[in-house]
Amino acid sequence: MPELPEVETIKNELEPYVVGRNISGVTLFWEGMLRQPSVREFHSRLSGQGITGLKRRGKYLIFSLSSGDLLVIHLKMSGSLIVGKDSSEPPKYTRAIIRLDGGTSIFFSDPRKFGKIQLVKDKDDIVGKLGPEPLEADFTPEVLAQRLSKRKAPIKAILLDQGFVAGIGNMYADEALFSAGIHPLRPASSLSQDEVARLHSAIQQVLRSAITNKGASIVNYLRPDGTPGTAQFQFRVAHGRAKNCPVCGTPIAHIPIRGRGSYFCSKCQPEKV
DNA sequence: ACCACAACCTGGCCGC
DNA sequence: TGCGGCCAGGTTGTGG
Repeated sequence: MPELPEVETIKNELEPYVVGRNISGVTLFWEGMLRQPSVREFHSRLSGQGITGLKRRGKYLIFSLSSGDLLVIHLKMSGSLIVGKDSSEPPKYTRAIIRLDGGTSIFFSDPRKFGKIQLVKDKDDIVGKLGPEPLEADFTPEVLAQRLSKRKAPIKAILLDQGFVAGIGNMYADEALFSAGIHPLRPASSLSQDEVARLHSAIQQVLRSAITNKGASIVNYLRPDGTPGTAQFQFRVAHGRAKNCPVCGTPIAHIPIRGRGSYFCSKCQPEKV
């Protein structure tokens, strides 16, 4: 599932293929993926536009166009953007094709059809409500502590809240909490100063390591060249990777939090402090 | 302001 | 072997 490290990898690896190119046309095989504007307007505003930049914010990919429009893509759980030749066979579950001049196409493959594509004038319409970027300088332990102090929900639920901090999803929330030795059900405001410091460090370490490994290919995620990332081999608890805790051997617990499967070690991540 | 949960989807897995 | 049922999960929308 594409989270921050996966989307960052896609941004980095897609950039050389798209920036400086012109969009010759877009085909939508599943119109439900288009959030705004209308299909008709989408085609007319995209056709012939130059791509002047590619950025990531949270889990969103933002293509800047020469018209000033922004093409925003969210891959949700199962989306991939694969680079190929116009003439090549589209990957399975291709829902859209962005054709570029020079014979290159970007194939948007998405078995679950959750992915979304939209065209806007102002990026803040979409990413304006996102929390801080966890790898940027303004995300300090002090900022994290201050924001956590106002929240009573389980820390796992807070980490998944994109308005609290952008880009963390189910896998990296579990990994960061395990790394920091914090139980996922702990009320956010109950974390000690030391625990907040450990959590801050764990979030950054887990995300940076995953970016170094080009993202985690658990289900569906592939890099733009079609190859998998290797970050999943670094996981210790996420996605039920281990039956037993890699540190103490205790069976890994699996409970739903906010409807999301959560893996943790009840001994290394004690609920009562 | 904060919190909780259903809805959106379909491939893959489990049990019979 | 085949089939039905259920799970996964990011974001939006709704309601408390």
